[in-house]
Amino acid sequence: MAQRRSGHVTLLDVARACGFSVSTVSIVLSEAPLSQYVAAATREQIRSMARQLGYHPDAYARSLRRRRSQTIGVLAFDLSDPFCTLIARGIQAGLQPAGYVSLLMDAQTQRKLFDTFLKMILERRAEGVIVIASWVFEETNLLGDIEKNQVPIVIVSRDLSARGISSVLVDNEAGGALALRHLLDLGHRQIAVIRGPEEMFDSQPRWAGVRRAAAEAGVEFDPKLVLQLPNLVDPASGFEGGIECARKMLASGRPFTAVLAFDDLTALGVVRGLTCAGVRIPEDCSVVGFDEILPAVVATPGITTIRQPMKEMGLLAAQWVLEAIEAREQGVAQPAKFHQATPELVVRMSTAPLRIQSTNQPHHITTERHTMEASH
Amino acid sequence: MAQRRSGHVTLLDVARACGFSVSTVSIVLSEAPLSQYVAAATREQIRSMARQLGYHPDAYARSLRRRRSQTIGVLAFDLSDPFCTLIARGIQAGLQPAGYVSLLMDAQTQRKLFDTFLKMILERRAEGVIVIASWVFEETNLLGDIEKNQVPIVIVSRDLSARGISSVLVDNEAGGALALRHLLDLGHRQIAVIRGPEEMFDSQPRWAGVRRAAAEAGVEFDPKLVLQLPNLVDPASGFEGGIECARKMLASGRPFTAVLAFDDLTALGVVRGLTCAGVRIPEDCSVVGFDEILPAVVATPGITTIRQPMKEMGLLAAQWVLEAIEAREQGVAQPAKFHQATPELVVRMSTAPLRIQSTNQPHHITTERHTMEASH
DNA sequence: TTCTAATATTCAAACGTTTGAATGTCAACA
DNA sequence: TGTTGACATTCAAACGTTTGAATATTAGAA
Repeated sequence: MAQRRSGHVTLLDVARACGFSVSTVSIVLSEAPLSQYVAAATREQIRSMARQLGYHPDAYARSLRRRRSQTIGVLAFDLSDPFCTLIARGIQAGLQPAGYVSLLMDAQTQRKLFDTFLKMILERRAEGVIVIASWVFEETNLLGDIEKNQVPIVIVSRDLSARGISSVLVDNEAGGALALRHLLDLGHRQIAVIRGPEEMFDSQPRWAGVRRAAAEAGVEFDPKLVLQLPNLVDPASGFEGGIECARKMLASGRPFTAVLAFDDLTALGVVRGLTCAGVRIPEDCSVVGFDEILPAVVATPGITTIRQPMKEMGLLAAQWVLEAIEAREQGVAQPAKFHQATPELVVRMSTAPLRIQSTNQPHHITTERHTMEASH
Repeated sequence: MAQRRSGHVTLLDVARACGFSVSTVSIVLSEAPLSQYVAAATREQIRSMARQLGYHPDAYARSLRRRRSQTIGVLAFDLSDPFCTLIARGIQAGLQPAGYVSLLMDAQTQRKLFDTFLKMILERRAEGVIVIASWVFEETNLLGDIEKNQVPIVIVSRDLSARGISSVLVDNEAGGALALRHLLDLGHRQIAVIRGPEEMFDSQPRWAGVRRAAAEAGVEFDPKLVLQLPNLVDPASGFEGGIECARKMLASGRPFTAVLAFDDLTALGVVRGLTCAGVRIPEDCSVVGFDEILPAVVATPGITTIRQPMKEMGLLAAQWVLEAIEAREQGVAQPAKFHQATPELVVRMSTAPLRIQSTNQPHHITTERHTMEASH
């Protein structure tokens, strides 16, 4: 019943309370191999006393001594991006069974925060790091810092395997092809495409997939209808970009019956832009997105999209990090891994078979009631 | 150049490298008060050597010794709920300047995970805990466990101040009134209301606000048009609930020109349900939501909603926790605090002034093409 | 010259664990 | 009777840091 200055119950408290040494108590409570030699009665007594006093092992002391923190730093580029959240969830699910905790940090697309958090992660002696690079991720020496500290690292949604960093991401090329083929199957031939920002990693392979599928079908794009999102910092700005692209597409005067948007937010922007101009989705124009984030699911019409298996990707990243830690423990050299998850087409109501009548005449802006809403 | 088995550089390494004792190095590098007595030249030498070797203080050893973890456990009920994310972000912003880190955990609406994480948070000696109770939060002894360990706790989005726990949440009553008044101002009188699930804390005050505003305007609700969402575990199920409610409202045969939905996802469900039945939003029926989550912003039409200042709420929660820690440190008793943030009406395109023609005849289901999409 | 005080640095003990080695005890075997 | 080994428990050192107390050096004051 000693008055403890700290509010926490320690091994010493338990030891004193039941008359054994700290060692014995530790051995029992941490279920060390040695505990098989501890008398069953003693074991029980110690356990019950620990429970009674509300003992919780101090993770700090334990980590210090064991030289293992049981922590994986997870650095999300922007947690408000639904995309990140789901991956983070997969990671947590993968770490959980191994008794690891994820130190989840939200860099809020700010470079400075990213650095700060990286430092924190190192100071907290994270045994591994997972980076979720949802949006633009500038090539810097950031990862060099981690590598210097010999901490295993896995990056999600970006291919850095060439730089020796394990990478897991969706097969963007296949996804792009999948999206276009869906539109072709519906009979569309006059298809507008919105490519991703130049700086963004996914943009190029996704576009390559789209072109491949087009080539295979012998379809060509009207260059005036191939647009590109500008480089932007805010992931939510894909929506604004989509609205802007819709405006440009209509202004070009070229006929189109379908839009293949870079991602779901862009697609939602396109829907907004076209709808406000009097174009009906999907009757007059089909729209397809990419990612399958919540907003695409609950919008009306629901957005046809290419699903990324985000949770699975997070899970895999977690497993890889744990494996890498294990390997390093064993002194085994581990080569960088690489996996592309298979994307999946999810058909909703924003795409429909081509109807002859709408192909002939180009859309024109009916009402300019393009009230740009305060979108925050 | 001693070969260290651990990959990390310690104070001892720095000390040896520049010929001073560990103490001096520690004093300099941690900028302890004593460092004013250390010669300027020595200081500089130590600092540069630390930098050169890539020294990072070990947060575990430091916490162990200082008996402060500089960590706040943040327990989110469901991180995939956009609502949670923004609050978490506010919390992080509030903790950052004080040098605290948030140990962010996603309970994924699972009771068992909640318990596990709570244990982890205690083991990691979090100095405070913030709970984000976005969805159903069963009354249990969970918080009792925390209280027993004398860890300051703040709860967001739930009023537990009566139980002595500091609470910050939006003024649901005012928000409900705000929403209804908006519809009344637009001329609507035949208004359907979807109340929140019984188990959910926000439901009651929000409904109270709606009734108050109705009473003040002398308007009465058609009891057949006052529906209620069922108790559900999945926060995303508000969407399904909204669709179902729309169906019921139409089936009732009662005329209505506006729907006041419990939250944004419900509103989006209503939009889906009504649209699929041929009712146009907002021409034939206005819809208003609550929360202002991303899907409501990027849907078309954008959903008129009641905005919760989520980031600010998170920020406040962070400040309170830090204050409580400080107070406990000083031995000062701190009473539980309570704050209701002011909600704000954000008008988008899902609401419009009443038009006479649509009031007279009740809506009827035109096509039963209520294709329920696989909504993941 | 001796005392005081400021400056500059180090000692050594903690913080709460874990764990290799040590210390017992007891029964069975040679 | 000693030796072995299984069983049961404890010692003591370490993990990397912080910090009150101690020590050593110098300069200025009495």
